Parts: sequence; structure tokens; C-alpha cells
Amino acid sequence: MKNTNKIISIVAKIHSKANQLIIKELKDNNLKGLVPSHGDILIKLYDNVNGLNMKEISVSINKDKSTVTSLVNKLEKLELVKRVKSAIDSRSTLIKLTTKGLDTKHIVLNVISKKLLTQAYLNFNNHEKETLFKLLEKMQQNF
Amino acid sequence: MKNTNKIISIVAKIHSKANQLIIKELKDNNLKGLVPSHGDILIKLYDNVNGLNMKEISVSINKDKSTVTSLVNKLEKLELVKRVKSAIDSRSTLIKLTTKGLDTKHIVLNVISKKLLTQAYLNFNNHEKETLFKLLEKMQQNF
DNA sequence: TGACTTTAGTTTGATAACAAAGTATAATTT
DNA sequence: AAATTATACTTTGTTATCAAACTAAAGTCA
Repeated sequence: MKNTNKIISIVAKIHSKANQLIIKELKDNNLKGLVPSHGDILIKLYDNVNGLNMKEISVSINKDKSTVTSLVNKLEKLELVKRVKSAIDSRSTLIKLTTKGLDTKHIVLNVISKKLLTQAYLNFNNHEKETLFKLLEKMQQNF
Repeated sequence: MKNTNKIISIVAKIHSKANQLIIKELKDNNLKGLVPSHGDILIKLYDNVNGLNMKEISVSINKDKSTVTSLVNKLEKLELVKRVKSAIDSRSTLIKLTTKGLDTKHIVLNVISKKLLTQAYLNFNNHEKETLFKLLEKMQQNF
């Protein structure tokens, strides 16, 4: 088997290792019990202070809506987000950060995400970063 | 945020899409109920006709040993593999392909894996394949 | 030899994730 | 306007996955 045929298993391994790192960092930074998907939701919400509905979250983090229900349930239980019924469409629920949720922004973005990228890109120069990014993006669009 | 900072979420997306494709293909090829990890185990066993023990499988597919127990339980229930007690070390269990398990080799390697690679590498030339592979391998080693 | 430690594997309990079915509301069609 | 279809979300049931505790068999060492 050609080496390049192992591409998907390398992708899987990087994904797994990155997730392990994130889980460890979340735990070490007083966000015990959270998993990467919770972090993904928080990151989306930092950029959307007016909230996002469940569908929007589901699409943007690439997870099934029922999965998002349970992820948001947990975030709500931890008082990091709150559900607000939409005034315009009563089927829709807006998910908004609480103050406590917003407090996680620095840790999540400037500590955890940063650490992850630093480690992933260790010994990469800018050209390599861009090349890898472009090729991966191309592969992603093939699916 | 710089584009290249989204690298891990692209990795996650490719992993997820690849897995979806594999699950669909397994189902379409009469291997309903199997997931990519089962495929990973079968692929390792094709190359090791004398069997592999649980630990070896766990390491090679990068999954916890308890996960491997349940994956192998399913493969055994489907009569694709059998457990054989090691003669040398009675703690150890060798997992071997059954005839029915070996029959999946063509489908798994020449149909499903091939389809996956063809799709992932659509519009890639050899140089791009090798560049991507090398850079990903480098990233993997950073973890 | 007998007590400790390590190793191989399973069991148990918890959870993220998905799919399918269910509920409720909104939009569309006739 | 009533019936149909579509949308937003939750609930239910299943499973892969992990971690921690457990069992049993080697290995070590004193």
C-alpha cells in the first residue's frame, strides 16, 4: 500500500490527539466535564452576542440537531448559556451566553485554542501552514 | 482569526465526512451494522493471518482496550472473527479472521477503501498527495 | 517460595453522537 | 379558511467510546 493511502487514518489520528489535548486543557482550566463540541459551541457564541438558534449551531459545528440539544442542555446546566424563546418564531430557541459563559472566552480562545495550534504547528513555517491548509481545504470540498 | 487557525476544524470535518462515506459503503456492501473502527480491525487482520491479540489491535487502531473488547464482540457475533486463547500466555487472546471474515477483504480494500481514497484525492496530482501526506505526518508527530 | 507488581483482558458506568419518531408552530397550497 | 407540508426542536433508543474498577495470569524480587 502506498503511503499516501494512509491519509485518512492520519487525519483520524490528528483529530483524536487534538481532542485529547482539548479535553485535558478544558479540565485543567476549570471547565471539567466539557468536551470539544461544547467548546465549539462557545466559540460560535462569542462571535454572536445576540445568540444563535439550535439549527444554526447544529450546522456550524457540523453535529446533528439532537446532539446539539444534549450539548446545550449540559451548557445550560452549567449556567454557561441560557435558552431564550424567539419573539419572532416561537418554534425557535435562541441560545445566548450568560455572563459566566462569556467569562470562558479568554481561556477558550487565548489559552486552549492557542495551545492547540502552537502544538499542531510546531516546526511549521508560514508557507507550510498555508500549503497544508489549502490542500486540506481542497480535500474537504471533495466530500 | 487567520485561516490557517481553522486547521483542526477542517481535520475534524474531513474525518467526519470520511466516516460517513465508510458507514454508507459498509451498509451498501452487505456489512450493515459495522462502523469504521470495525473496518480498521479487519484491515489489520488481513495482514496478520496468524491473528493479533487485543492489545495489539488496541494500539494499532488507536482505541482504548475496552473499546476494542466491544468492537471484537460485535465482529465475533457476526462471525467475522474468532477468539483463540494463546498457548504461550494464557492472559492473551488471539483474534483471527474466520473464512467469512476473510471474504470481506476484497470489498473492504478494493471497493470501500478505494472509493474513499478516490473521493478524498479528487483533483489531486501526485505531488499534492505527497505534500499533503508529509505535512500531515509532521503534524501528527507534534502530538 | 511467597509477596508484590505488571500485564491482558473484561465489566461497569457514563456520555457524545446519531437516527427516527414525536410535538408544536409556521408557511404554503388549494 | 382548512388541509397539507415544512421547519425547529426534543425525546427515545442505540451504540461507540472512554475511564475506572475488576479478574486472572505472568513476571519480579527479596
